[in-house]
Amino acid sequence: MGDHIRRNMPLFPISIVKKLTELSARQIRYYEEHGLVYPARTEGNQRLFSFNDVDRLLEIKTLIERGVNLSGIKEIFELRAQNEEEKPKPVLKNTESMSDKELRRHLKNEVLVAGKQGRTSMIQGQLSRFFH
DNA sequence: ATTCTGACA
DNA sequence: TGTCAGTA
Repeated sequence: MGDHIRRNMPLFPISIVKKLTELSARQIRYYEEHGLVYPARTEGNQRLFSFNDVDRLLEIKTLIERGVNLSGIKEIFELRAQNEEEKPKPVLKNTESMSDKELRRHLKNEVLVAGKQGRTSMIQGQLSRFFH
């Protein structure tokens, strides 16, 4: 544990993030307005993005390209946050002994984890099927 | 020179 | 989303 602080270290200004993500300043600020990213600020109120912020923006970019709207992306992030809190629970569990609801939750996790690693292959319409 | 917020042909 | 204004 120590890599976490480096990934969250406020480092680059929006000009750098624009190049790193291929996104416009307008888009980056817009996503922040909608709570998808929350970069730190300097004393002069200028945004300072961390490595995680950039990764987050890159993910937002791909999800947008796949047709997911901001509220949808927000849900994905929130669900991911939840499924990472209840993480300390690597106990006995195989897909056969799972109840329907558990299986659905598990499948949802698979989708979220896949997205975090940049191999999401679903669009909004298909995702809605898992977010009932 | 850069970034920020607010606004809208 | 782009872009322009008026600041900091």
